[in-house]
Parts: sequence; C-alpha cells; structure tokens
Amino acid sequence: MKLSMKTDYALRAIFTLVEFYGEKPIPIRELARRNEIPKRFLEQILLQMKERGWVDSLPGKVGGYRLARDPSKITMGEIVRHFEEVLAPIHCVSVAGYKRCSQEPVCRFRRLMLNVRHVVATMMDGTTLAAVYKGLPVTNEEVFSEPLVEGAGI
Amino acid sequence: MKLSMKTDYALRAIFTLVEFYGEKPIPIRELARRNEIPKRFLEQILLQMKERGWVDSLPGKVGGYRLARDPSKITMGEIVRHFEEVLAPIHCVSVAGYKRCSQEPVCRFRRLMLNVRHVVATMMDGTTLAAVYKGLPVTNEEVFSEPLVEGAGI
DNA sequence: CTTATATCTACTAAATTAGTCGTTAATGAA
DNA sequence: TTCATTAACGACTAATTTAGTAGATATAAG
Repeated sequence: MKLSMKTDYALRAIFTLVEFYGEKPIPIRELARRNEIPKRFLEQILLQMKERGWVDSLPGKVGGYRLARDPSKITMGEIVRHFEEVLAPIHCVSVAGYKRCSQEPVCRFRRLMLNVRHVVATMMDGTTLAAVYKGLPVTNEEVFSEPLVEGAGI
Repeated sequence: MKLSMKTDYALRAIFTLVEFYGEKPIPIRELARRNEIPKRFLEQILLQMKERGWVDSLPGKVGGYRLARDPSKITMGEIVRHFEEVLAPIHCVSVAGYKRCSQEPVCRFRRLMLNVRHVVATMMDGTTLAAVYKGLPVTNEEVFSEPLVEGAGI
C-alpha cells in the first residue's frame, strides 16, 4: 500500500523544479541536497522523468534540470503510476496493470478493491502539480487530529 | 500501492470461513485448495489471524478453522492493516505506522497523501466482512468499463 | 494406537528495493 | 584550447522483503 522511496524522491525533486519553473535550471547536486536524496540515485530518477517529458536538462557549467511542461499539465497520477506501475490495490482491478486471477469469478472483495482503486485514481489523476504546489504543507496536528473512522489507527 | 500475496491470501481464506460461519471447522487443506494458496504458507497466515482473534481452530480428525467472531464485527481495514502494516501511501501521514520525515515542514504533496489515506481508511474501516460477503463478485466488464478520469489507465 | 488435524521453529530461494561506481559527453568560461 | 562543471550511460551490489519450504511436535477422535 506504500509508495517506494523512488516515487517519494521523484515527487520531492519535481516539486522543487515546480518552484523554479520558468527560472534557471537546478543542478542535481542542489536537488539532492535540498530534498535529502542520494545524488547518484536521483540521477536515475531524473533520467526517467526526462524520458517521460516532464523534465529537461542542460549540461555544462550553468546546467541542471528544469520542468519541461506547465505544472498544470502534469498530474500526480501520471507520476505515481509511472514509478509504482499500478495505483490499484490488486492487479485484477487494474486497467494498465491488469493480471488475470483465477479467483475472479468467486472473489468477494474484488468489488471493494475496485472502489478503492477508483477513488484513489480519481484523486490522483484529478490533481495537477500546480494544484498541489498551491496548497500549504500540512501540519502534524492536522495529521493526527483527523476524524478517524471507528478510532482506528492510520 | 499494491497488496502483498499474504494479504490477498488472508482475505481469500477468511471469506471462505465467513461462508461457513456457524457450521463445522474447515481444515487448512480445504482452505488452501479452494483458494489456490500454498498450504504451508497459509498455515502461517491462519496462525496470525488466530492470534488476532478473528479465527479459532480445533485439532484432530474433525478439526480445522472457524471464524471466531461475527463477520459484522470484523472490518476489512483491520485485516489489511495487520498484514500491510500501513494503509497510508507514506509513513508521514500514517497514525499507527507514523515515521518522522525531515521534509515534513516543506513537503507539498503530504496533504494529498493525507487525503488519500483518509478516503482509503474510511472505506476499509467502514466495511465489514459481512457487508463485503453480501455483495456479488464484480465482473470484468464492470472493471474495464468504469468511468476513468481523463481516460487514464488504472 | 492410528489417522488426521493443528502448532512450532527454523530455514531459504527469488525478487525487489535502494542504492553505488566508473566512465563518457556536453557546455560555458578563462 | 583547456578547464571546470554539469548531465548521461551502463553496469554492478548490498540489504531487505516477499513468498514460500521443511521437519518435527502436539492434540483429538474413532
């Protein structure tokens, strides 16, 4: 259910590129430092994001990375899906990552998983980098004081 | 973002116990066969579910496993959370599995992740085994014909 | 006392995750 | 042209997690 560090790092990095969108390119070194990401690992991540056209780069003295598209034209869903393969909780309710499961005709919980996939996909695909960037960081009070269903954790 | 096989197997098995709730105990062999789960692996899973009080067992010739509590008193959230540790997409928005992240004060996407966690937790914690069992299995047509946001996969 | 079941403890093979490392190529400035 | 600084490329690896296996013991019914 959890995102990998790679996805987390990708999001951290791209949001600092959002911050400097339209300005000068930011070198990996700086992206790594600001977001506490191992530099050589970030290199791979940025390369993938470049292949997908979200980012571009310039070598040389004043080189670095820039956001290649308007942040209102890139969704969270695209990025997370690229690094995680699937948003769905199980493959049998995934469209892009669908894999047949022998239990499909009798599985009781498949419908719930489909519903979960649907709300998550809707939220992720409906949210652009620009929209996320406009929001303020959430505080820990908000995280922990949230109205939880049945008092359960998480 | 995806459930492990262990969680999947746990859910498969517990739903056949729901099916026989109030009747005679079902042996592992039978649970494994019906749900296509490796028997020795299922053994471990059932033991964990027994420790949590969802299931009990009888050894001996007519032994096997039974659901120990009413299926309307067990939620999907409890089970998934037990086997996955967290429902949240990242630790920093998890209550039970919270881990501090150095980026918290500046992280832009933490709020979206909190919202995702919230809807998933609400769905999972608000759904009992009994409620899931009442529903019919979903068809592949329903899975693939779903109204997708922006035409994106999954 | 036999047979069929659960229980306990440990081990392991495969896959995935989270990186590292060495080298080359491009660019701008001196 | 040469130097410093950056990205790009390809391979390698260590640690962790996942998905199991295996062998032996305990319990109950007939």
